[in-house]
Amino acid sequence: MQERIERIKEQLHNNSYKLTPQREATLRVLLENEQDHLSAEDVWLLVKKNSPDIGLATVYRTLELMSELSIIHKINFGDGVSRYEFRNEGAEHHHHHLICVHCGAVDEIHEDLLGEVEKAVNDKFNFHILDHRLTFHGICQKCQETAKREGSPPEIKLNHYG
Amino acid sequence: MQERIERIKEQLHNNSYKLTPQREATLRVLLENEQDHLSAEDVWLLVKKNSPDIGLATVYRTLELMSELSIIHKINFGDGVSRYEFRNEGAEHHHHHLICVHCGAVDEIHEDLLGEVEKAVNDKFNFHILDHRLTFHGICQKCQETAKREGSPPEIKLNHYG
DNA sequence: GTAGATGCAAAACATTTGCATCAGT
DNA sequence: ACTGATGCAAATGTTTTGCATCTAC
Repeated sequence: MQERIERIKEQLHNNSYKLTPQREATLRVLLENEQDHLSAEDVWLLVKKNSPDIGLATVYRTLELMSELSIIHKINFGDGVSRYEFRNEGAEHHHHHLICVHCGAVDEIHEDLLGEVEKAVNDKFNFHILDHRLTFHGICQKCQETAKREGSPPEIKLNHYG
Repeated sequence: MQERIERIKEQLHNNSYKLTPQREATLRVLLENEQDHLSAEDVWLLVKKNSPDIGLATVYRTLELMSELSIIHKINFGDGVSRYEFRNEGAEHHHHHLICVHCGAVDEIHEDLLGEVEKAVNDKFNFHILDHRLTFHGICQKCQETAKREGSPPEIKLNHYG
């Protein structure tokens, strides 16, 4: 974790940005919640626990900056907010989301499902792919089981997006 | 085109909604611009040409309704706005987007690229897929050619999303 | 000291809602 | 007359911005 911060610090310096305490605190929250898909406000509330004086605007500016430097990923699940997730170094863009339309849970697939598909698109459409976003909407295993057991659709708790 | 409107009219009536002049005008704009990915305001501006008195709220309400009835699709390219596109009847969800990061143009692929992938996800993760969204970000053929010819990155006109 | 970074409040922007009015059956 | 639909303006919620202040080199 510390090494990752160090590496980001270098990356920032290379672009003549500074790793301020606020930026570091924001990055730490992101790193500590790597599994989640936090909104800017989520991040802000978490950062405030250790840095009570940080402003929401700073969090937004930090997230925007990290996003531009491809340190984090800005994603959008179609509810009104942007969400942010750490981007594994080295790992290409092989990382997709499974969103349950019943309970709202978000799972991830860390596999490259699209190698062949990308090749096909590159060749067939002469489109030079840099990145992709793939999201599946459906019913997660848990909700399928609940439905089977209770014979009724399970509890809906949207905006969970854990 | 007229038949499509008729069919939607039935679909609305089946759900005890009415096909009002405003709703019909909105649908016509959507049908006339089936290739585009219009935002709510885009639609509003176009509808106003023939129905100058229509309110933006009505357009929003219509788009929301049509979306719920799966007549149109609400999509999100990550800029701040929702975009809407007609949903081909019969066609499943085999329809993906190629977004050029240089010129902002949006192309579509009307092919089912994910049949195998979906099967794999269904089996491996026990996730019952209902729908998916696949977007490729990259450089379109035109921009590749311009770059090659001029040796410099081509004109950037984001928010085009044609 | 200079340039970038911050916090706050205000602004901007997309979208939704309340409500009085209107239209179609 | 009733019910749903509309237009407008106001409200909402997220994100951005202006600006004075602060911080680090």
